[in-house]
Amino acid sequence: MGRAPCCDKSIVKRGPWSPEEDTTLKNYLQKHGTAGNWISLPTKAGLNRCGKSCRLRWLNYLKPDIKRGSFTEGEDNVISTLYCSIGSRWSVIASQLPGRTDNDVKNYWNTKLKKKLLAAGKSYNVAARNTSDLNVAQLSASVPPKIKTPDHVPETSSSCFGGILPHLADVSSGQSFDQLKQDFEPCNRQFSHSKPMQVSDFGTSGRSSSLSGEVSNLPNSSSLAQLDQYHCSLWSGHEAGINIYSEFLMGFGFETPPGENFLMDGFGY
DNA sequence: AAACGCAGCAACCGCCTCTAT
DNA sequence: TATAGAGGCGGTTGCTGCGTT
Repeated sequence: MGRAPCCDKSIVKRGPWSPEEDTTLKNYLQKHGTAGNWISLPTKAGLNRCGKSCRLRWLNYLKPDIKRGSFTEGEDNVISTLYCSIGSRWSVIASQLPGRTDNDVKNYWNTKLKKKLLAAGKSYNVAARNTSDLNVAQLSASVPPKIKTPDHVPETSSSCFGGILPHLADVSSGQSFDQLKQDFEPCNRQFSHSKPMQVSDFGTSGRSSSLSGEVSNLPNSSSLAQLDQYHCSLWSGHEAGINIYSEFLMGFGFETPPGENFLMDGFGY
């Protein structure tokens, strides 16, 4: 038996919120709060909206402390760093950025930051091509200066994109995978001391932090990219580097190379 | 000036976890 | 212990505005 819907979609209003609705919701919440029940809130507040819709509107738009405007370089770095460490846990990432919502961070990543980082990788590649000595130090140097990261984020993960993106550019230009492996290996070694990181490390009420439990709860998707992303979200460090790398390859239209386990094989798995 | 394409973002959808009973 | 309902989350969609042709 399926779950009953939280509201009757044929009755409640959907789509963009009017200024009047915003005012009604804001006034009600500032006066009464949610009283621990979003579902009944619209009725009490006199709104013909789904409770979930009210919650989303409040959290993403109406809350007084929400920060508007462009993301700063520092925020970019936090997002990149945390994405490397925990994957697309947008609520966790947003919790490290005061005034930013998970929806904002997610939209920003999908529309701008991902492209920005890829572009950074490509421009790095052009620069690297003009030198004879491509090494890990250079890869790390391609990352913008890092600002203070949360204490619970392993420092080792900070160079993730700096190591990955240049290689992505190399893949696109036909660099051999053997060379790729060789170049990437020392970069990975730095991850080897970090411990597996649990979602609970961030103190959220997020999804299960049990690896086996999480795996069993994965959506029925055959997408390897999603699986890789998923692994990355649970384990920082070595595997994260490999898996994000793999995800990026596919996410940006690269194909997995012949002998698809080459990364794992290549790094002693 | 009109048509088209693209980027940004608000909002929705469906799934999962948590909690009360 | 099992079940149902609510909250929370990430992925996706679709509207809007802007730039380009």
